[in-house]
Amino acid sequence: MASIKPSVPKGTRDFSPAEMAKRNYIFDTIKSVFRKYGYQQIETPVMEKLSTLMGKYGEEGDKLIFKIINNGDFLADGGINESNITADSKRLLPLIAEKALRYDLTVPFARYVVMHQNEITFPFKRFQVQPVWRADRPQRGRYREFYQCDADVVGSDSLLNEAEFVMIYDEALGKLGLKDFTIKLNNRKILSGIAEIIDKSDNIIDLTVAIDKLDKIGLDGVTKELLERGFTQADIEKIKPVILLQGTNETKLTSLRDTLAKSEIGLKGCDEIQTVLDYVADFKLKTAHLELDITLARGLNYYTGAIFEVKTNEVAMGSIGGGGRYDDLTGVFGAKEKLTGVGISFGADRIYDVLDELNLFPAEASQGTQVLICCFDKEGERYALPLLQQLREKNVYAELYPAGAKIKKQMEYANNKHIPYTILIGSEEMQSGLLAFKDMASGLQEKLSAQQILQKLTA
RNA sequence: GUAGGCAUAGCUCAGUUGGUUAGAGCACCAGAUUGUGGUUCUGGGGGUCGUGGGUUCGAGCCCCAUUGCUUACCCCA
Repeated sequence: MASIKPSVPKGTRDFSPAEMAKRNYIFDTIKSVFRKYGYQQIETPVMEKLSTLMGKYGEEGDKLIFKIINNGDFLADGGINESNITADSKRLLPLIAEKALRYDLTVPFARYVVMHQNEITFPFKRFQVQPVWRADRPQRGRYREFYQCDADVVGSDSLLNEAEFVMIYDEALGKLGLKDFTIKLNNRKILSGIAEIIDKSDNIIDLTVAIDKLDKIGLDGVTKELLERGFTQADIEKIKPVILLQGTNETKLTSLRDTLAKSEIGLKGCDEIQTVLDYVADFKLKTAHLELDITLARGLNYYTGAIFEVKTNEVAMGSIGGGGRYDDLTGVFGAKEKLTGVGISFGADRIYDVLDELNLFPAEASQGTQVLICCFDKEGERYALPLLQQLREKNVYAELYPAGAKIKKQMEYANNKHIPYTILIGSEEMQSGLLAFKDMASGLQEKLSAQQILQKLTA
């Protein structure tokens, strides 16, 4: 067989030990906050039925789902013939692929909730830390395989949940060392209200996609895009004050209520935002800036209430988290009663890139073996075993380099692995019972008994 | 899907208007040092210059194609 150049698929990566230590630091930090707020972990399969995922993420999203081709002779088993193979790929797809890699954690969770609704106690608070896959073009901060850390609560329409998610973002990102980040808050009902006052409720997606781009293409760009999407100049004049809102969250809300006075749903959105802001004010944020941003739309078409997005202000990076409330997501899976849900997601890989760029990983994040026992021969190896076990019983991360290698080699190993201490066991040491204990950083070496070494390493 | 950039040692990269045998740093291996890493010194291995064509007396360098990576847009964590 011809040898092939080893490589991984585009947009995927290997994680070496040093990277895994840092990644786990992020996962552990986020998980611990989730648990603290009462969320319990679940996992779902990496693949879902294609039918579970299709149609939940909009037209663009459907294209970005990784499909898994059927096993076996999919051409014959799918009943593919001349006529349907030349038909459009949309019809062909379900015949040759019935599974797909999950695109996010929210839709599989909705599927999970409906399947397990009889065994779940509501409100159900779950978190999930697993990879998701998107067939996107990779670029800075964008991968085809990446981890999401999701927390959702299903079966509670209280806006306290929204407020707690703001607090979770604040606590987790603050713990990770971020100093300056903004949690953007919006409400889909406000967007609906805006569409309503210009009588374009059917075009809400076009409307939100366009105004979402405000900070990128400016008012002129948005105007141009809206005109292209069938809005009139009069429409744009009506909603312009809303798009160009400025000032504190309070002034924005006042002005919004004014503009949306004729829209019942719009005012409801304002009330909801107000309630969340009030809750958060009682909690008191530690680090985060909380900002009402009505240009925040997000592409997902299942949000119905609150919408979140988190951005760091310290480095240029897309959003590092997002979420929102979805009232009818479980509906398409045939939930008996409508189950409302709200949730957030942390983009772990982007957070990693941010922390790495800002040098925010603490040294403890990559701690491994504390002490390596080096020996010269089989005899030393046997002599070392009881000490090795005692060290481990005291929870000291310890390893023994198997006998047979030169001491030089063993020391190099300790050095490369950044092991701070080594213990040398030779004939002299075995005779006296005093072992050579070396501090690798300083190079200092002293003769200590096994007991003294144990004490030193557990101090 | 649209547009740009890049591709030379394991890694990061030099390589002059096209001109002998393609270099450096790091990493790796060995020795200086038969009981000691990191630091220092000496030596060594390692390359189809992404791939395929073309121009030329001659191509790492110029032209075309192709593949891969990457950045931005769309969209998104």
